[in-house]
Amino acid sequence: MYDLLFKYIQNKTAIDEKTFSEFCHYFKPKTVKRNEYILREGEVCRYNIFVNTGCLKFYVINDEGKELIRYFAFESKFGTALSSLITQNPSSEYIQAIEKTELLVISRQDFFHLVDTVPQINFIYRDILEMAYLTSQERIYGLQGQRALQQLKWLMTYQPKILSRLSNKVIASYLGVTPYTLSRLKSEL
Amino acid sequence: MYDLLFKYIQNKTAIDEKTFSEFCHYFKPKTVKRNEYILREGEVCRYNIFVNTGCLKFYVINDEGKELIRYFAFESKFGTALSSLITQNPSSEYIQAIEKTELLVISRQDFFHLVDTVPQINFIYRDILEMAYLTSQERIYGLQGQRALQQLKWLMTYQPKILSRLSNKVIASYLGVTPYTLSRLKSEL
DNA sequence: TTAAAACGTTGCCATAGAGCAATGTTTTTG
DNA sequence: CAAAAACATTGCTCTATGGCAACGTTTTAA
Repeated sequence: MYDLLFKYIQNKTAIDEKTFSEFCHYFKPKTVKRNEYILREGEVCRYNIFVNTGCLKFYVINDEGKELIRYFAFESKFGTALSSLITQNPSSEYIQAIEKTELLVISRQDFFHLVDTVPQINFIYRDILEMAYLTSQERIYGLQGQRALQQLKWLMTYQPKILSRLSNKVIASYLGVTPYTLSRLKSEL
Repeated sequence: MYDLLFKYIQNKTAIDEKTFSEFCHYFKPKTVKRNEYILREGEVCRYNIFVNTGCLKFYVINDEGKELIRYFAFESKFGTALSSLITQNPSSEYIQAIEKTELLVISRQDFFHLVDTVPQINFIYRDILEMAYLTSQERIYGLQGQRALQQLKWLMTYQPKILSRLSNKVIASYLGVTPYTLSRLKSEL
C-alpha cells in the first residue's frame, strides 16, 4: 500500500523505513471509481493526494462550458488543487478520476505539519513545487508560441504516456483545441 | 538599499532587523541599463534576483524567432531562470531589463544556503514557489481557454500595471499574439 | 534638437482552427 | 451479449488571428 510512496520519497531524499513508518499513517488509502469526483468547483480543497494506480485529471470549466485540463496525475504523482489548499478559498478546479484510481490522501493540516516537522517532507514539498512550476513554465511557452501541431509533436516526444493512455477527447482538452482539430492534426503527422 | 527586501520578507514572515542584517549582505546591489541582458539563452543561471526599481522580462525566442514572455518582475519581486538555477543546465530563457533597473543579486550557493539555514528564508522560498506556481496555473487556463480579447480584459482587471507601464509590443509578446492583433483588440474594447 | 529608429495603427488577404452535421466505430453497462 | 451511449472521423463553412505594406507618431540618442 505504501510501497510506491516510500520509493517516491526515497528516490528524492535520504530516508529510512523507520522514519517513514512514523508518519506514513497520515496518508489514508482511498479508491475512487472511473469518473468519480475527488473535488468539485466551489468546494474547499482539504487534501493532498498521492496516486498509487490509475489517473486523475485537474481541470476547470470555462465561461463557454469547455473543459480545460492543466494536469494529469498518473501513478507515483502528487496532485492537489494547490490554490484552494493554500488559501482555503473555494476551488475553481475540479479533480476527477479518469479511470479506477487508488489514492493515498493526507489532510491539509497533517501535510503541513509534516512539512514543518519532517525535513524530508519539507524537501519533498519544495521539490514538488519546483518541478510543478518548471512544468508549468514549459507549458506556458508551449501554449503561447506553438501551433497545435507543434504542441502535439512535443507531447509525443516528452509525454508519450498521455497520448498512449488517454482518449482523444481528453488530450484535446489538455492541448486546448477541439477534438475535431486534434483528429485532423493526427492525420497530418 | 535593503529597505524593500526587508519589507518584503517582514510582510510574509516574522523577522527582526538583527536577523535580517545577519544575512542581507549576501544580496549584492547591481544596476542594469535599459535593454541590458542579465542572462542569455545558453548560459547557466547562477543567481536569484530581487528587483528594487524598474522591470525585468523573462522570455524565450521560439523556433519562428518570436519572443514569448512568461513573466515580468516589477519592484519588490523575485525572479530567476529557475529551471537553469536548479539543474545548472544552460537556460532556454533570457532575462533582460525593460528599463533601467536596480537589482539585489544573490548567488545560487548563498541562496540555497540561506534556504537551508534561515527558517524565514525557507518559508519565503516556499511562498515564492507556491505563488509562482499558482500564477502559472491561472495563466495556463487563460492561454488554453480564452480568446485574445478575453485575455486582454483579464489583464486589465488583474494586472493593470502591465498594461499601463509596458509597450504594446511587449504586452503582445506576453499574451502570445502579434502587435497587430493587440492593436485591433484595443480598438474593440 | 534633430535625424534615425522604433513603435502603433489600419487596410487587405491568407490561414489555422472552430463549430455543425452526418456517419461509422468503440466502449459501457444492464 | 445487446442496446445505448460515448467517441472518432471528415466534409463544409465561418471566424479569429497572422502577416505584409503603408503611413503617421513617438522615442531614442548623437
